Amino acid sequence: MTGALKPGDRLVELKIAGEMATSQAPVREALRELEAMGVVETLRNKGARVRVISDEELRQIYDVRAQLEGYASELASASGPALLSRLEDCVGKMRKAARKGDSMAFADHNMAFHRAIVEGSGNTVLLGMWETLNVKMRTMVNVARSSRNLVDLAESHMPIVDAIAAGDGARAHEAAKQHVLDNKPVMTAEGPDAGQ
Amino acid sequence: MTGALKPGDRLVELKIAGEMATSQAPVREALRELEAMGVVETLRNKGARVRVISDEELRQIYDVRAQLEGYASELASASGPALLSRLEDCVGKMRKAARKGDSMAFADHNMAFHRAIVEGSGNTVLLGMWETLNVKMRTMVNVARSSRNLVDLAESHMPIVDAIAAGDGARAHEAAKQHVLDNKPVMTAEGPDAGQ
DNA sequence: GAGTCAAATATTATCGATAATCGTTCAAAG
DNA sequence: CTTTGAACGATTATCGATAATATTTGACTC
Repeated sequence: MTGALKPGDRLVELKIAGEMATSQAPVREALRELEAMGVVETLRNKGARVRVISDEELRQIYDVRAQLEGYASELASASGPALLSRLEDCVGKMRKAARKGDSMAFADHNMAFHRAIVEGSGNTVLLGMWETLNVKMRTMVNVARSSRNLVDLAESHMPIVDAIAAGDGARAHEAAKQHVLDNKPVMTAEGPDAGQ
Repeated sequence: MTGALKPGDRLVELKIAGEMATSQAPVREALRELEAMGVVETLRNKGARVRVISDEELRQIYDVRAQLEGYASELASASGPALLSRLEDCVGKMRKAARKGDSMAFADHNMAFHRAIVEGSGNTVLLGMWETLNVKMRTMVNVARSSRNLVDLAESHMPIVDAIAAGDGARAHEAAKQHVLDNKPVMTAEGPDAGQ
């Protein structure tokens, strides 16, 4: 699980089974599960390898995530005050982590914030799709921002919180959508602007 | 595949293996694949059963689909004329099937229409999510409309086509979203209005 | 020297059997 | 009569070995 394997690495069933002191069958099961989560991909009779997500696909994921979280925020605006305090708590912890430059903790609280919104939507299908996209993104190494940017990033969540607090679904939708799009990675080959 | 199994039916691996004149392993693989597609669900140590989609989940699927197809239409508005002729072709075939009262053919062309839009978006991630939702819906028996309604239903696609033809992304987004929501099934228990 | 076919190798897919696990039944005690 | 607990039955999970398949290597022909 925590083993450092690079994208594109081949995953040979019997080899892993030997290292794990188990048989081929459980490894197969695990690989099938990872495949369903989108972490690895398997080609028939050719075996599994760690899935490599192209820049283009990553950008597409952000686009879809923006739509999904926009809609989730819209629904969550009709939720109770429990969600709101949870969101404010997340932002508070993000601010603290940002000041300390702890990008790991920041990423955790950031994730918790977004998850809280999607959970708060009350739409379990939506939550399932969001989680699928999330797992795919996790395979990327998209941390390592400067602490200065982290502070700004923490604050950039507030428009969403404000809109949900006001119960303004349309505004929350737009704010969440924009928030995700603002963090969408820029194209590496063509025009690498300072996006976020 | 074409075997008639009702939702909720248990799927015993060795039993199926016996009927198929094969071993347990391939059946397991197949069940795992079906699980990934959302057709069956497996409980640990309890086996697989045909997934039963509740009314509430079906309605949630429609809500998410509305968002996804709205966004797809927005993107597809920037696509070329090839998509447009394909969409018009689908509507034409839908009209024909509607007049003949052929609900099976209608469902096929209807599906082709919506798929064309999502494919035309050029976002493969979006396409993947849409297909997942679609497979889940397929397990439902949501055909059997009167031929009168089919004619109306065919025409209800035109606002989407018009908006895409005009290259108006925002209008296409809204039209597609509304189209899906208009077809969202109503709640069975509370207030079964004439939605459609 | 280049191309093609066959053997060798590496790896997945499948098999038959066994172990582990869960729900259920039945009997005995309170 | 109820409740507890152990044995049973059914089913999944795992094992070790074998078969099937794809890729690579190597020799042989032209």
